[in-house]
Amino acid sequence: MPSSTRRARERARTRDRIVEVALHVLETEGAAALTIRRIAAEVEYTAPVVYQHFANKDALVLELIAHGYDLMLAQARRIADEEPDVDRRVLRVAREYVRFAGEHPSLYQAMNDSAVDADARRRAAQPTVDLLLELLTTWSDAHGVVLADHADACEIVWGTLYGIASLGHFDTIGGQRAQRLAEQALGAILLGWRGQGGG
Amino acid sequence: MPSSTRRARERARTRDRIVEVALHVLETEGAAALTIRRIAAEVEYTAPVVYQHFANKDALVLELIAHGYDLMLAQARRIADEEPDVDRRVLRVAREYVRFAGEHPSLYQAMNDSAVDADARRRAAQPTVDLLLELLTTWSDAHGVVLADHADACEIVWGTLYGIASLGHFDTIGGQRAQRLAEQALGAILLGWRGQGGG
DNA sequence: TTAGAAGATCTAACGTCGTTAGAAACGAGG
DNA sequence: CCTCGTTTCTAACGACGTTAGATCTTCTAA
Repeated sequence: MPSSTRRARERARTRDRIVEVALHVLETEGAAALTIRRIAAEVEYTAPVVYQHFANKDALVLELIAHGYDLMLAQARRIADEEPDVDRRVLRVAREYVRFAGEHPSLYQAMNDSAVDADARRRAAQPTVDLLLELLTTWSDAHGVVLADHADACEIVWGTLYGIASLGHFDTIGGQRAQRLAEQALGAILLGWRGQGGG
Repeated sequence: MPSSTRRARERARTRDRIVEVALHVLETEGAAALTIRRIAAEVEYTAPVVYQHFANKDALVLELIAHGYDLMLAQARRIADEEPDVDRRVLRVAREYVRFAGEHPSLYQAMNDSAVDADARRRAAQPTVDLLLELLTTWSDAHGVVLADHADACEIVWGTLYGIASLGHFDTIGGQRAQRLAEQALGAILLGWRGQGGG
């Protein structure tokens, strides 16, 4: 068994630890604490080793973002799978989105930080957006609602959730209220789409 | 005439020029280019002068944010005043919000940058939020719609606009489409609120 | 008219950041 | 044992926000 495979294994292990530690620092101390030197110290290396695994800080942050969407997507799927009612399914997934934003504020903010390349962010979000599109399609089918454009409808809901979830970070609003608001907003939108021919 | 008043005038003038130049750099070259040294160079001073007028960079950025909301509020009022129809008034103001976000992308992103103190940002936004609340109140009165909670409704619309406007910064969506989406979203929400007793 | 106070501005530096070059240490193979 | 490739470290670069202290200007008052 060539020792090069063990080398590769160790390399991968270190890479994983970097991501793990970076996520931990981000979530517990916020974006300002997430520095290369801090991450290196946390995995008991010096700063330059990080660059052996990531081209630059942005690449590392993008990995955290991807991880964030993986988490969010998993939770959303869990909710979607356990709720049989089509309407409540959408509402509960919406609420879950906002709950996630409240439970992982710094990670969520990183996932939507305009300093990070927009296209890369969107790519990371795409699978979750796709799930939403799926939910909306089955919803409109179930009610015989003909949406003018499914993609438009999906973007509207995605944007709405994002905006309302962001409100939760204000002290005057808070995560709980944001969850309620998201549910109300989606309730109103879906009702509106049923009310007419979804335009 | 004491010369101290001229001193004060010159001081104020320099302060204004700093804000002016900072805004220009932000809008034309983005947040990454907005550094204290850059601003100082632009007004033909050295960096420390800036600190004679602003406690720190955040304070300066907050002033830019406040200016941004002033602009946005003025435009929104203009639209609101010239549109007699209650429904179209809300929709057009919504579209204007998103248009503003598309016309001043970097400024708009600064206005919602989570790195800036959330409460201060909210305070800067408050007058614009108040206008929105006003619009929604006259809208619900005009249609005899009893909203469960006007403040909730306002936050929902505010959050929705913010989220959909942010979508416009993705290449795959763009400002034009975001404007349409915002109008559609608000159309659906308002229709939903009319459809039932606004809960 | 000039001494000194008050204010404006500059130079120089500190500590931190992301990032890179090059030296040193380490491991495996001949 | 010695060499080679890899891993890791030290040291540094340039840029950032920010501050201390010196210098230079301008006004006031004797």
